[in-house]
Amino acid sequence: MSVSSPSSVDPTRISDLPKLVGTTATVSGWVTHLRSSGKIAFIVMRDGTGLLQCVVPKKEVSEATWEQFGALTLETSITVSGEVRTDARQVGGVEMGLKELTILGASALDYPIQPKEHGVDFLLDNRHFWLRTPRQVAIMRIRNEIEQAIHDFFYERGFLRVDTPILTAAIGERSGLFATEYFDEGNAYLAQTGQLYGEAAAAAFGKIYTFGPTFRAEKSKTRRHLTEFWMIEPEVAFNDTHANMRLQEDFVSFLVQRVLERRPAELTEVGRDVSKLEKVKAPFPRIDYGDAVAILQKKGSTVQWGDDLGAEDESLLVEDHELPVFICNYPKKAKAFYMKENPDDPRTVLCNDLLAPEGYGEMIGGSQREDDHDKLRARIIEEQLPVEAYAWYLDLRKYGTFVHSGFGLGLERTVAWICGTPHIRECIAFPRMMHRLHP
RNA sequence: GGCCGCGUAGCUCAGCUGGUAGAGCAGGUGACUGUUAAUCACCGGGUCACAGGUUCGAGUCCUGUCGCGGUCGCCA
Repeated sequence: MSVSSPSSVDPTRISDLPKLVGTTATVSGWVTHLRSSGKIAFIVMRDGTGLLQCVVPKKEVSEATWEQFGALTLETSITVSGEVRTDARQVGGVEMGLKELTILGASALDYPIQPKEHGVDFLLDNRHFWLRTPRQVAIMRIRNEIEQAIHDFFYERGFLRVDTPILTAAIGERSGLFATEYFDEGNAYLAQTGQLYGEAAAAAFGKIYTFGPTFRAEKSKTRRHLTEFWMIEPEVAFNDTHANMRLQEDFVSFLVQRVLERRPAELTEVGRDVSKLEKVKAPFPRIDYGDAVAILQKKGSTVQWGDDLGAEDESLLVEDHELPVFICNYPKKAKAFYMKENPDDPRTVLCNDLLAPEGYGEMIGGSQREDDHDKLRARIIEEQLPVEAYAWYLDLRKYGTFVHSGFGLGLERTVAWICGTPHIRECIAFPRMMHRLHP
């Protein structure tokens, strides 16, 4: 490694330029548009922080610089120097009168992404380039804002972040596991949830959350599913199902308000109707499962008590609301074995889904956990799960069991709803789907 | 996996009741001093996914295969 030299200062970014009006600045980036009119030319460049138009009048630059302009192609990486000046016609309010132009890295003529419409399949094939475009940059900045807000929300409330294993023995939910060989231990599976480990951690630290990738090998082909997605799973000791729902609505409201406050330009870039987001403040409506079935039947649905709710049912329930909606206390047989039996109606469990408005579907699934050792063990056997694998999980009920609850928030579904994107595949840098492992 | 749909130029698409393969953008050449996905002129660009069938003749109709998308289920 070389030692630092006097020239190794932090580079100026396009977003810094409004503060530098009247000075000569040097910026590096990539060419996004080229226009020329014989004796005046324009370079629009990007550097990840914004766009900058450089004006190149033939008679004000050297002949060599003018010829270099002719060599530019889309996405050539360049360094430009020149006077920063205000110009009301530009997006950032400034432009550069170019004096010097250096080509850092040439770009082949067949750069696939053009300033025009493309199909989604083509764009996903070129995801490594698609990410450079303004809309995608905006979505990723909003995603990043949400991720930071998640950490801030829990940190401020005294939660401990726990990183749970990605390689697991078969535990958690049952269907759609990705398997891989694991030394002499047989198969390991990519984690579908960190929850069970989260429960153990909650007994150690009180309030915890996990934040990591999760994997589902289901052959889902819908706009709401990925095979690899990021999930946030809080788990709180001594919180019952009601406290759990209060945490969820405070959490979701916090995330939405944070994006509204700090990323208004990005919301504009993605074309989001923010008036709908501005209404998202706790408390959210709560509909008991039994009432939901009655509402659905009144709307003409054929659901019967005991059925799980389908995507169409969810849309019908959400259509009358501008806020996310809780659906509470589903029938036991429609839900996972670890959910606590409802003492007021043992046919049901203490749980909730949180449905996002505008048809974005299930954003959160949460529940109070079964804390009775014998009932939990019976449920594991009833579901024909291998009891031995759950020995440590049952131990949590054997040594100081405790009321506790938690939930899982799907990051990409949350980003999709807040950004208003039609498909969650735009909400993660490199989506993994059934038919997509590249790039 | 069920159902529906799509596959034509580098990209986005048009191509009718079957009759010699099209446009816009991108690329090349040239013009133009304030453009915002600049504009204008000219030029190059095709195994119509693949295989078979019907027909004088198939991008078009039929059958099959492959690839992909949407939707449902699974869930976040």
